[in-house]
Amino acid sequence: MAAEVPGAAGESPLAGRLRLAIVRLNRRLRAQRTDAVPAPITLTQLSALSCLHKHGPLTPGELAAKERVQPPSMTRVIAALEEQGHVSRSPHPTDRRQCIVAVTDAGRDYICAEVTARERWLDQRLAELTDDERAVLARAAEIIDRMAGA
Amino acid sequence: MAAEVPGAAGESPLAGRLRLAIVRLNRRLRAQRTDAVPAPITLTQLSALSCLHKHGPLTPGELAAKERVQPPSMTRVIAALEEQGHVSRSPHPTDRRQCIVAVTDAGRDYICAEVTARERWLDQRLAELTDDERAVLARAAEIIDRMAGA
DNA sequence: TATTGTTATACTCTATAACTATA
DNA sequence: TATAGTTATAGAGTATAACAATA
Repeated sequence: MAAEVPGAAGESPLAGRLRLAIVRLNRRLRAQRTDAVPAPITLTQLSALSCLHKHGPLTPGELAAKERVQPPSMTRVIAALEEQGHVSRSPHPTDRRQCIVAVTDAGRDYICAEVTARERWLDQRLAELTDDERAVLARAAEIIDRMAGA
Repeated sequence: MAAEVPGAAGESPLAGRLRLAIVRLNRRLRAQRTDAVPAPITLTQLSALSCLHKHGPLTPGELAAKERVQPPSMTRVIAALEEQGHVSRSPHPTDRRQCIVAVTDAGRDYICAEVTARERWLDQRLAELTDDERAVLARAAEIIDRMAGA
């Protein structure tokens, strides 16, 4: 019997191994729960908040596109972040259907503390690797992001 | 303003970039819906089924440990797979609390078709990469799996 | 008493469909 | 009529707590 799930129609074992690796690390990352600073936020919320912090103010639609989720999904994420004071909404200057979502000063402070706490587990795992292995992951992160964005 | 989320307490940018890459590819993988052969199964179910196929019959507890989820989560996955005829339960030879979960013949046939359909998107993305990039991902998959298992 | 597994419950994540307001 | 966003609803994924059966 094959040790790998067989490639019945020419499937590369790489796809299967990569899928399993992604699914498992994703579980681990989501399971990290910080008893952190003001109140914990979820990984999805942190991801959106980091995106706003990196790119500057965006409309909900732009943010959904950058995070590659559907607009209704982003609506809920923004609502949760707004309720906790991490982001604010202001009117769009020319289109009253849209709005501008921006990280608040409090949100900016929060990111520094929360990202650090949130990624402590991952940082520790990375610290246990060799320089060479970290270089592989850095390249892989870039490639994976490109694939996910395709 | 920093282009990256700042490492307020020495956080490596690698952690943030890797986290985003994992989260985004995971979303894409889960979004793949096969109108496939008998009936579609979810990515979590496929992962457990592949694990059983690879390792042979396991108890629910062993399977949960291998997939790194809690036992109640695996209970539901096994129930779904059993209902669809992909796995069967038999009594444990020496311990009546436990049972042995095994892939059925039908389940084995299913894996070949479903894995292929399910990973078509990923295979296409991989096919667009260079040999060198695929080699990076192969190494990264091994490293990530090791980290997730830590 | 400890272990294996299941049931009950709840919360996160995400999508599609339908709706509202504005362009 | 087309677009941006929201609300309603549903299903996947996962966890913790409480329970039952067996060791």
